[in-house]
Amino acid sequence: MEYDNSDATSIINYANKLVGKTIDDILSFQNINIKNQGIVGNIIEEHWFGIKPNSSPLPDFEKAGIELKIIPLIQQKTKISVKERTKICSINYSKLALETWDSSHAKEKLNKVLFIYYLYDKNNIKNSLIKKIDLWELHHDNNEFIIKHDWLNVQKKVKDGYAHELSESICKVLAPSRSGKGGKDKNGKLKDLVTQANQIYNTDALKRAFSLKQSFTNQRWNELTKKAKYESIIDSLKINEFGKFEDTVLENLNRYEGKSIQELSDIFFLNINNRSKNQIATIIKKAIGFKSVKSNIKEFEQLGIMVKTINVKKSNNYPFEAISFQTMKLQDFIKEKWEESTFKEYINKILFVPVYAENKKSSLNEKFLGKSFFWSPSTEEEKIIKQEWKRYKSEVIDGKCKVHRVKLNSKKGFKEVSELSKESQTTIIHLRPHGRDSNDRDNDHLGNSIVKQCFWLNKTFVQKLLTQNF
DNA sequence: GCATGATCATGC
DNA sequence: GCATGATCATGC
Repeated sequence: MEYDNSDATSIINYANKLVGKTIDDILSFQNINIKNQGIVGNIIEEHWFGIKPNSSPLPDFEKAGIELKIIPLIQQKTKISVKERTKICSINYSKLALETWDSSHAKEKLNKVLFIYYLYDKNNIKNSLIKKIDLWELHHDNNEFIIKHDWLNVQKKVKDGYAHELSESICKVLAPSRSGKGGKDKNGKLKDLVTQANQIYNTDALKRAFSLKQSFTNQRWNELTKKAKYESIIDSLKINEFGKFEDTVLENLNRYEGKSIQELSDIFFLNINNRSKNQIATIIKKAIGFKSVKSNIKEFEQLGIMVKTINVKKSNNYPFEAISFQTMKLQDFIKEKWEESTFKEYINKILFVPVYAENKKSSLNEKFLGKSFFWSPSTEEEKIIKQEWKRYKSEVIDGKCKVHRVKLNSKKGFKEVSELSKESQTTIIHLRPHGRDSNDRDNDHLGNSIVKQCFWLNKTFVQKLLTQNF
């Protein structure tokens, strides 16, 4: 063996030699057929580290207590991101019910993890390139209490007989994701059902595995590649108890409720001008005690929390504008399933920060910080959003992105109108242009050209949220 | 005064 | 040069 499997340093040194290698390099160009991406992990384990495939509950490097996890990355428009959640271990409902966190299978796997990040090449898996090695330790991480809470949360459901109601959304970092092949048998019954630990409700539950959420490993990846500097809210506000996180953030932010943006600019010695679009982001970082307003907020990225400022008309609580998200590629959108969709991720959790003014163009003296709040879609809201998302998906598939020109008394002389549903025809979300200008375009699968599109939250819906939050 | 398509401008 | 947050501007 070319490394000492009982010694962490030796393992890491040997792992570091992988950086810059492709899968082909590792296989020394042996003609091994690779059908799917899942096999990349096996190849690295077997052909580099000499670990035979196994389903042992013990860490991969047993003597050193280190677990090996191979994480695929994908190239996005302007950055490289983690592609998917990282499976940690299968859940055995009966065993889980009897464990404690400290003795748990999940914690045993998470204590020390050697993460290997590689850039997944979907055209030729063998060209996939190893980018980075990272030894991560649970007890060095300041948010072990969040992971522990996730685990306890899942365990409680299982003990109480509610394993059939588990979902990823009840957890922050370590989540019970569906595992198994999926699908239904010929009687229409789900295939991946297993017996619960507590059978008082007489229902089977879906097979699940503990996984680290994509946002969590993605933040780690970003930090490792030094693309961004991070500060932690848990550190800056000294949070050490789960459930206090959101409250503490809001407490600190809402101390400044009612102050004008100008006042806040003075209080925090900022030089805000009315056009800068990061004014609220800057104020938030000051309010939560960050050293630098340039730092990214670690937990917001880990937990998939998005911050959205809403400029609102004071007299009627009506937002001046709808809220936009990132633009999409139509051809990717129509291939997505709601459960794994990009948009579902965007609205996972949002911190809304209202700014009240009487006019859009009010000066900084006449714009006031409102009461901030966190929002995640309720079951009912998610149902509607899913419906509307699917409706737009069908519309795009049906070719409703085809545009026609309508005469207009503007410089250009016309505007382009598609057949997609309008904001007034939906309840929560709508699809609308969001390009740099009319040359910033996208093509659908039928070859129709249209200005880049993105989802927006409807104004009336945001108004409802604001009113509820009063 | 609102809805919706169009575009600006900062920041990286 | 581009993504993104923010906002404009026409027409009803």
